[in-house]
Parts: sequence; structure tokens; C-alpha cells
Amino acid sequence: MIGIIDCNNFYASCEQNFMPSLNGVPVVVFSNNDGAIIARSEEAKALGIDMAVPIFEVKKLMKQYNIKGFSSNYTLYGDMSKRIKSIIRNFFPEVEDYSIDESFVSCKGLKYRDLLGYVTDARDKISNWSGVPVSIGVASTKTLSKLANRIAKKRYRDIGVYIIDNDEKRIEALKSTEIKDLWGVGRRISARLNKFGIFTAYDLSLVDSDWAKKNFSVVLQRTVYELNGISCIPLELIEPAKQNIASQKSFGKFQTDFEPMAEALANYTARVAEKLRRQGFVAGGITVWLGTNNFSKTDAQYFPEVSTVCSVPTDYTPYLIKRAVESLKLIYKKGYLYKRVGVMLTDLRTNDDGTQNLFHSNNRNKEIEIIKRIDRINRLNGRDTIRSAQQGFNHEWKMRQETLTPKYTTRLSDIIIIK
DNA sequence: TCTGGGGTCCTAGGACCC
DNA sequence: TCTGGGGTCCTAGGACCC
Repeated sequence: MIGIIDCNNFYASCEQNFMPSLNGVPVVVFSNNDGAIIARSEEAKALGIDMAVPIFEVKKLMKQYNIKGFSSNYTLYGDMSKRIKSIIRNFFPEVEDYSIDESFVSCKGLKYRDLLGYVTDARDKISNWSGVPVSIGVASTKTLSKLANRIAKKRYRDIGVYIIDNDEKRIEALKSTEIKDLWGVGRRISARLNKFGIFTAYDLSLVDSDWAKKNFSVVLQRTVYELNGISCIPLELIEPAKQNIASQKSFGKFQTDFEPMAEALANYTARVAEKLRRQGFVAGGITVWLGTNNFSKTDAQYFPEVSTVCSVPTDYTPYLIKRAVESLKLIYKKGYLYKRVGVMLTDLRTNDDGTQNLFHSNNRNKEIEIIKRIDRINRLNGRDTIRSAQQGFNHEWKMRQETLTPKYTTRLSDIIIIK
């Protein structure tokens, strides 16, 4: 049996956890740039606030019902996530960290116990010890456990656990789940399935798996198997190495000139390069892109992208920034209202990769020394104490974060501020 | 006026190899 | 006059996830 442990309204719950006055109060969390809704407390859901709606569409409603809104605080959510996952490991030795607020766990070895009792106890303790309520669904496959989790959230809120452990429960769960709510089936595929008269998870479970593969893909074929209790998406207990590290952000206001966007790009590149080094990788390539506002019906649209190969796989920020800005020069064109710029480090390898380049001599050892010292200085004195001049200081492109809460768990200075 | 960010996997087709 | 078959790797684009 496989369990999925999922935090309820994770970002909203994190905010409520550190501000007791928010308990029982409708709370929403905004996307970066304070653009759209990405998390809602139960109270906010009950007032009809939908997921992913732009803020300007619900501003009135928020004012009317005094709904509290917060800018996303990923430092806080990331740290809370770490804490919750370490608690989970007390109860389940085999864990796959699936996302910031979800973990798959193996229930192997629990079969001689009262499974429901054990999982319910674990659920209560994870919720109480972290301050973030969680729900647990258990079934014989990942896809079915996701279904069980939905049922735990919707119908068994008080205990927060649901286990699909016989065929009767499985079929009932399938019949009460619309195809569009199925894990692995998105908007496009569910629309296509509807044309074949398939509307519920149960309908899909009855199709021939080869038909699913032929007409759709091996992904849907696996889903069909999983719905029938045949597990084909295994628990991944060893986290696979990252393949890419990316950063893109919308500007606080539209940009038209090259220089501020190059500055933003340099800053994002510095961030991904830091992340790269923290994980012990070097990047073999780098991709840069630009984008206009795809929601606009009148603005001219432009979404260029350029990928290049590093002369030698590297984690050296000055080189990566130089490469990124050169790439931006290739795709930048005057006359557009730009909404975002992004950078992705690709072809990641471990930093002992040792790939050389016959036609480029480089001072890898010197670079390693320099960047190690810069990282240390910045760690002790604050991010960007030493920075590339290209990163600038004005940051007029910076995203909006008008209602950001303190980084309660990771920054002492923030804790003092709220006193 | 105002609409997020960071990822993965799969597939088809082209280029290339012997 | 007539010119193969079996395979891999890479890339772009699509779809999905949270």
C-alpha cells in the first residue's frame, strides 16, 4: 500500500500558523508579483474565491468579506516543508518527497497493525507538531492514493484519512471522481477523453489499456492500469539528480529597454548559479528567454528563446552572467512591452565532471577558489554583498510583493520586527 | 490598470552512425 | 539502369504536475 500525505491549503496554512489571529479568518496567498491567487484557506474557499484567478477580479470580494491576502513567502514555505518532511520520516521510513507540500510513503510492514489506526495517529501528530494540517490517502497505487486523499479532504475532514482497501471502495471512489480531477490527466486530455464518452475515473478504468496507449500515450495507459490497482508508477526513494535549474519572474512593470532587463537577468542568473553550486553541479548549457504579456489582446507578442553551450561545464557566476547577457542581446528587439525574462541552466553534471575543451584554456582552479570565497562572504554578510556590476542597484523591474510576511523560521531579524 | 514560477516526461522527426 | 537496414541521439513542442 502507498500513502500520499498532503498539506491542506499549504501556503495559507503556513501564514495562519504564525499569526493566531488568522485562525478562522479567510486567507489567500498571491502568486509572485501579487498577480493571482495560488492558495486559499477553507474560509476563503467557502466565500467563493477560486484558484488561479487574477487578484483584480476578486479585489471587491476580498474587501467585502475582509479576506486577508499575502504575497508568497517561499522562504517560509520551504522551511516549513522541510520540517514537516522530517516529522513524516518518524512515522514512515520509506518516503518520496513529491512536491513542496506532498510526500508519497510506503506502508510496507504496517500490514500486521491496525493500518487505519496507525495512519490516523501519524496524521494527527504531523499536523499538531508542525502546525499545518495534513490529509493522508492510502491505496494500492499512487493514482488511487491521490483519489483517496481527495476523499479524505472532502468527506472525512475531521479525521483526514481515507484508505481504499477493497474493490467496493475503489469502484465507489472511481465513480465519484471526474476525469479532469484525475492525477496525470490535465485539461487537454480530459477534453479529448470526453469526446469518447469518458467522463469519470470509472469510465477510464474500463477502457482497454492498449487503446489508451494507441490513441493517447503510454502515460494514459499507465493511469488505466493504476486505476485498476496495478501499480506502475513506483515510489522513488532516491531523489533523482536535477536536470535543469531555472528562474524567471514577471516584472513589476513592463520593460522596454535592454539595460534593466539585462540587470534582472544577471540577478536571476546569480540566483540559479548559487543554487547550482549548493547542489554540487556544473552547467553544460544555458537558455535565455524573453516574453511579452500573453494576456494582452492588443500588444504585439514576442517569445524568443536562445540556447547555448558553455565552453566548459561551469558554475562560475561571472561566466554565466556574461553568457546570459550575450544571449539576451541576440533575442532582444526594440518596440515590445516585455513582461518577463528567464534563464535556465541545462545539461547539469556533478562538479567533478572534469570535461575540458581543447580550444579554450581556462582557469578552473582559480575560478573555484574565487567563487568559494565570494559565496562565503555573501553567506556571512548577506546575499549580493559581492556581486556582478551587471546586477545593478536600482531594480526598477522588481516584482511586486506588497504584503509579504516575515521569514519567521529562518531570519532572526524578522522575528524581532514583528514583536 | 492588474493574470506565477519551477520542474518533469513523452513523442515525432531529423540527423547521424555503421 | 539500378543504391539498405537497423539503430541511436538530439531537439522542439506538447502535456502534465504542484
